[in-house]
Amino acid sequence: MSSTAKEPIAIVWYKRDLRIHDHAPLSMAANSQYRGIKVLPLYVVEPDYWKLPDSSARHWRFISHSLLELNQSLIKLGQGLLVEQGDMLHVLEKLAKQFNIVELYSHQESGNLWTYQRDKNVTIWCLKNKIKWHEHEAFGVFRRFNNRDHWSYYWERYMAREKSIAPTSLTKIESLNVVFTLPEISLELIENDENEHLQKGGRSQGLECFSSFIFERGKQYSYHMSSPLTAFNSCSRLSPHITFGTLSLREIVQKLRKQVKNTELNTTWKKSLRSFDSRLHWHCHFMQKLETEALFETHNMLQIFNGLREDEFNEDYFQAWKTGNTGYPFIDACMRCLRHTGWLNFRMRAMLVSFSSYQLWLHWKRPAWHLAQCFADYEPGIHYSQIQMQSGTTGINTMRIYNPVKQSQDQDPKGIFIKRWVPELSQYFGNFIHEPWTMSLTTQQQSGCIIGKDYAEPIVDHIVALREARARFTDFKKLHPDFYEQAKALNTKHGSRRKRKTNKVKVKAVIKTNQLSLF
DNA sequence: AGTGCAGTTGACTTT
DNA sequence: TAAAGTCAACTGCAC
Repeated sequence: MSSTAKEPIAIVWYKRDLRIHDHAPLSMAANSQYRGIKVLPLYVVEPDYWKLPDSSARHWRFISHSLLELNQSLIKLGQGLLVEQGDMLHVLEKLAKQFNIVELYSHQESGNLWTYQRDKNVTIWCLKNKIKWHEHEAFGVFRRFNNRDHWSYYWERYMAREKSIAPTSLTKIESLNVVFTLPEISLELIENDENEHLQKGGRSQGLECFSSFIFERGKQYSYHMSSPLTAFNSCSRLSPHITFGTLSLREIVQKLRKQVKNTELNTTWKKSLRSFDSRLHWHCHFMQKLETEALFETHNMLQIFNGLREDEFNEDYFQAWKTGNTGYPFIDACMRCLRHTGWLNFRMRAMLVSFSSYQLWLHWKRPAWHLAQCFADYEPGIHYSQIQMQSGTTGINTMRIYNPVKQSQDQDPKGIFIKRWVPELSQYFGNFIHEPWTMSLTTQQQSGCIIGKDYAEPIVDHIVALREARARFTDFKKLHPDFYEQAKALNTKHGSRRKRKTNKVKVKAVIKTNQLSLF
């Protein structure tokens, strides 16, 4: 370093908000330029983060695409993105040697326990070094928010606020030689993570995805979201863009509502777009739980359930479930599809978790890691809240247990989806697609797939396994009479305030045939 | 036309 | 964003 005073800078720390539009930290930091403080946009690849059991190559793949585009946008403004590799504190220390870091700007991150702890360390570091860290709200999720009452009001207020305007220019930091390169990191690979079905990152992809959804693909959203045959096209597919912030949730909500108001839309469209709107609330509703209680990542929401499944983890069941070899065609098709594409519709995600938690009686922690790695749109807040809900450890909702055969018959009656992902069964017909083990051995031979040899035999009898799981829950609650009290307390703190449908008494004018007519 | 009966439908409850 | 069970009303049909 030269002997002259260090150049003052404001760092914009990019996390899961890879855009310049509606990016409050960037906009605020840009204002510092009037005070002679230059803006340094920074992304840090933290090796320890990428070693976590919920990190995977497909997350990094999406981020990489997004970083490339983000860098292009920033270069146009005048100062490209600095990508550093190492622990955040080391990177800050290093930068502090070269620059006078005056301020640090970022979004609030409702991440996993690792990022939570990392942020605590950064807070301490900033205090020690007298650097002001400005953290901006990233979603309709609020810090130090302990009372769920009026949550919707704050959510609406956040979404209605004006979007942050991207700065028109950033002054180049001449002393910094940024050569944009993305580091090679060794990552957990689910399978071929370069296939064309995995969604690409980047804001341009996000915008295109959004437009095609609200103007073309989304018309049948309400009717198509349940079946994996139709969901891939009719669902928004915005989830990874929301997770990694190539689009802001606020811009999505605002644009969506503008379109809902479009008077030329027919009722099908309106219904679908409104239904999508309500799901954006749920997105934040679930994230808020983990923001309020970070330990939901590792601990049962309802402490009373500690010990229910922990000691009985069946490794063979887990491997079969994880790889799509349970012998239940629809379950296996969903898992294999997810491994390949990084996405599944909500109902099928719930079914996979329901199956592992009830029929296979697996504690949710390791299945949660596996799914986190598979989901290209992994969002910790939604993930752990949903996993626990589908595992029955929240006590807030009653058990929602899916029947893998019924779902198969309902959502994929002809077995088109199954045959695509479980090609072993391509010659199976009729109901045998849903329950292949019921086919006679002769017909199995004729169909070129023998159950137990070419395709797995069901690892459990789902009817029997479910009966046992139910009984164990019942017994467990009997052993813990304070269950209802605890569930109620948890619900007060974290439950939705959405009013339950009131039971309206339907007054029917019933005229029985044997009654005398008054006329 | 009215009656008895089996099977279906839908609302509601339980797990 | 479940599924199975229960109960009563309803429907279609034979006589």
